[in-house]
Amino acid sequence: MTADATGSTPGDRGPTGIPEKPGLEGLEATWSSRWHEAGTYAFDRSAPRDRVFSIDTPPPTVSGSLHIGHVFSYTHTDVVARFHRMRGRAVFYPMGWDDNGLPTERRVQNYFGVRCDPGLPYDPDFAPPADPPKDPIAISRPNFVELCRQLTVEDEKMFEQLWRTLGLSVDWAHTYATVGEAAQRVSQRAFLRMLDRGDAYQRTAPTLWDVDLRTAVSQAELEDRDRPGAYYRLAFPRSDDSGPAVEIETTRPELLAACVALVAHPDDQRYRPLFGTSVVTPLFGVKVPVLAHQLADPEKGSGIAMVCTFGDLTDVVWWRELHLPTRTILGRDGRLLPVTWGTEGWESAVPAEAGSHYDELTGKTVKQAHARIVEQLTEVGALIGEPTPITHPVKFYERGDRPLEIVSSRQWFVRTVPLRDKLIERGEELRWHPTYMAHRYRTWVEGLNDDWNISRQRFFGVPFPVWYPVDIDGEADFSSPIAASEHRLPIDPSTEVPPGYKPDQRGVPGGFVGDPDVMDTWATSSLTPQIAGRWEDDPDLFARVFPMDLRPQAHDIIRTWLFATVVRSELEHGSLPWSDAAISGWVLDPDRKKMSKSKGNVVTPLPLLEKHGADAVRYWAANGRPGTDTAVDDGQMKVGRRLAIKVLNASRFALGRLADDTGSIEVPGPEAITAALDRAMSARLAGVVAEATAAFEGYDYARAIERTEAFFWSFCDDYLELVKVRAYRDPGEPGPASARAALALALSTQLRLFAPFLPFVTEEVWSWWRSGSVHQAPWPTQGELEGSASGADELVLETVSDVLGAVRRAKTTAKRSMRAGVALLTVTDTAERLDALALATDDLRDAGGVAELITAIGTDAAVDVVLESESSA
RNA sequence: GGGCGUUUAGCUCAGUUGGUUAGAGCAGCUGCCUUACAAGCAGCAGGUCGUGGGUUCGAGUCCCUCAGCGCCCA
Repeated sequence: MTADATGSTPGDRGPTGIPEKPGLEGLEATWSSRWHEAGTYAFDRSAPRDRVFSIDTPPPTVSGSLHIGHVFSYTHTDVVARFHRMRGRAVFYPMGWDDNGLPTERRVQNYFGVRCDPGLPYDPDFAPPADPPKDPIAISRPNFVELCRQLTVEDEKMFEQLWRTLGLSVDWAHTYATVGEAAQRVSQRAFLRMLDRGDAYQRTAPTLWDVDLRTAVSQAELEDRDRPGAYYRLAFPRSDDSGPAVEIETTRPELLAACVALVAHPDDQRYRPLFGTSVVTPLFGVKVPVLAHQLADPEKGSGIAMVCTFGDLTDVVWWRELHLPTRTILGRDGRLLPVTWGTEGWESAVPAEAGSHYDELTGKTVKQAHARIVEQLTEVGALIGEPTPITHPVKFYERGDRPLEIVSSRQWFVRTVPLRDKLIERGEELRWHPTYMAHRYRTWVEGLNDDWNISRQRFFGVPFPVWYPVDIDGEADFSSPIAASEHRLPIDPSTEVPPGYKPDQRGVPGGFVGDPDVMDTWATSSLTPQIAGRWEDDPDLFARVFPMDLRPQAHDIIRTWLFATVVRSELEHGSLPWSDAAISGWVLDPDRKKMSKSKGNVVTPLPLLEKHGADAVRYWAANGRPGTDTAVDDGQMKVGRRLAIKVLNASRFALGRLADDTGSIEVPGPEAITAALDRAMSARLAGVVAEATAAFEGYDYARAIERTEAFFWSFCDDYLELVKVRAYRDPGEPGPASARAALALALSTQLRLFAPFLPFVTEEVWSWWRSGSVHQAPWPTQGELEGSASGADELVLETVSDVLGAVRRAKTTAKRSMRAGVALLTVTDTAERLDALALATDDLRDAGGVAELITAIGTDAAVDVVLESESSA
């Protein structure tokens, strides 16, 4: 009995447990529970940092539906994790659940028929009705958060079940949730430290605002959508009546009352004489200056634009750079606010007229106000000509339904703009797979134009751990926030009380008030390395896993998740959060279209896993190279399934050659591999090991499986056929001993090469003849094969396989069975190839049923096959 | 408008620093019940490598033009 490099010995389990008819059914359930019981994937936290491989797993949004895209990208990560585990690394592979934020809130609202009203008190007896009512029930924030937790726990169970079925080698002892207690503590601690250092600050500033969701939105969450609109040409009379009215074009006449200036390009000859003069707004009689700014586009409309507070992001730039006043007319609900004309800030030449026009707009939505003001402008003759219809890009919150507005509000920001150069450097330091994905990051960082707004006016999320004093007039003093002390974290300022105050002082003059907002989802999920590594809560663990080795994620969230994580790590640790980022592509539907709920072409993973088996689905996923979009392909999964079955059958076949009469397997060590054919096979396998290893080291797992698979099929088709007779002969003889030793070595090696991809079948086969788990066995090395491969002539296998192929072709052409005997085989080839062939003639005769073999040296290679007559076959 | 990627057999994709006749799987076709596997096996057929130019002894590969598709950013 001999041990190979795996450290396990054949036959430890006594008689082999090779089933008569091996199959894939039930392998997922059997092995996932055995791995769980045995702690196969438990992180060894005694390992020093340089032996650890740590993964910053993307926490899936659990309130979202299970999606084949999850299976795809998580398989990529798992395959890499398994490779490194077999290479001897202690793999830190946690799972997180992202139950933070809006998707969860929406799901809870729909599922239970409730809505959150933060003004209501907590009702400890509240239970949602069995059927969600048509009109949502208003409940308190704590009640709402309870329901969010209740629902996400259910969602998490479904995800965990999916991951176990898929065979992810996650250590479930390190699972976290982005609104869990530990995550809240980490988020709040990091916030307090940013506050201390001045990296976080609040300001009242123009803020992108979703009027339906009533929350601020960050730059990263924007998307442009093309919407129809129209240019309206409006006449602004000169204030001194010194010339003709100035005509501007705008798509948003409803913001006219918020107009604070007109701007044109400084070089625009048409308007140069007007700079420094002023005009009067139609309808409202407000005097506004005409100014110059290079962002005004002479080609657009009439070349002169009205600046409103605020119609779009350019307005914000003009307002800031030209030091313009603010006239706020839009409320957070997206309706026009009341205005008293003639008061400070609302000076008008004709206050009464302005008031009568504006009062008709008050309380209307933007859309309604738009329609009415166009009528008003027409009535007073300020609208010139017909509106020009256009299609233009409009900014939306990526999850929102109506265009974003810009309102002035108080928000917390993280300073990112001053970090820009440093962040670009970090992006260059990071190893990207594939490398071109670095462009996406760089483009984004270079385009940063504002600090990161992390305040969200939502309910389910991590609260800001601060309060504000309330002055004697009952106004909150936001300029002197009271920070919670770190040892109290996590805290909820809406229920807990700052030091030195009593609960009954909440919201009263001379008392305090908690910050009502929660943090942006990304403000929490940008700390996943710190959350998973238990930063400050478990310094020993954190030191072993951080900075992490790998961030796997999809390319659509480079500007959000990846970027934000780099920012937080830079601020907190002055380093990258990980050394490598592996960016996976999208999964497209079978017609190569992007999947989306609205198209109804989303593919759910469970039916596919049930139909093809986890190994087969993983096979499909693993063939998607990093960064490459991949279509759901039933055909590829069938191929994967066939491969998995083939692994079972070929293993059973090979092991059948190794077992003795009692069924136990005793095989000579690699030193018995002396036959030229066996050594040639071993040498080729050594090449495959080298290629697969190099590919894995470069995160090119797809290449690794492709090489392994190609070898495996030729191994089955040719090598197994060539040695199956010899391997049955007297095990005491050198030839059979060589074949048996080679079969054992090749099988062990190939099972380990396949193990990251096909964890279930490889483990199943491993269990037939080995102790321990294949997933803890060492990754194969060329060193293991060196003894049996060194000096081998690979031409032996190549030549014999070629000739065997010619024999098969002859049988097929003659429409004869593969069993048909060959009466005479004549091989003409070079001397070199014939010499190689001569070293494996017996195996060729056995495999091909060849009675007589003649060889001849010649320049034109040929194989002539004379089959035995059908009657004698 | 800027950037990135991509275009190879009917389909999905390999093709490494330029080097014999461009590969694989699926689908198709022709056969074979072969003592591991018929959910299998053997074999056959199928491509002017998106277009046009250039560099080179030699280009699927390097450079330029244009076009299609996809994504990111404005």
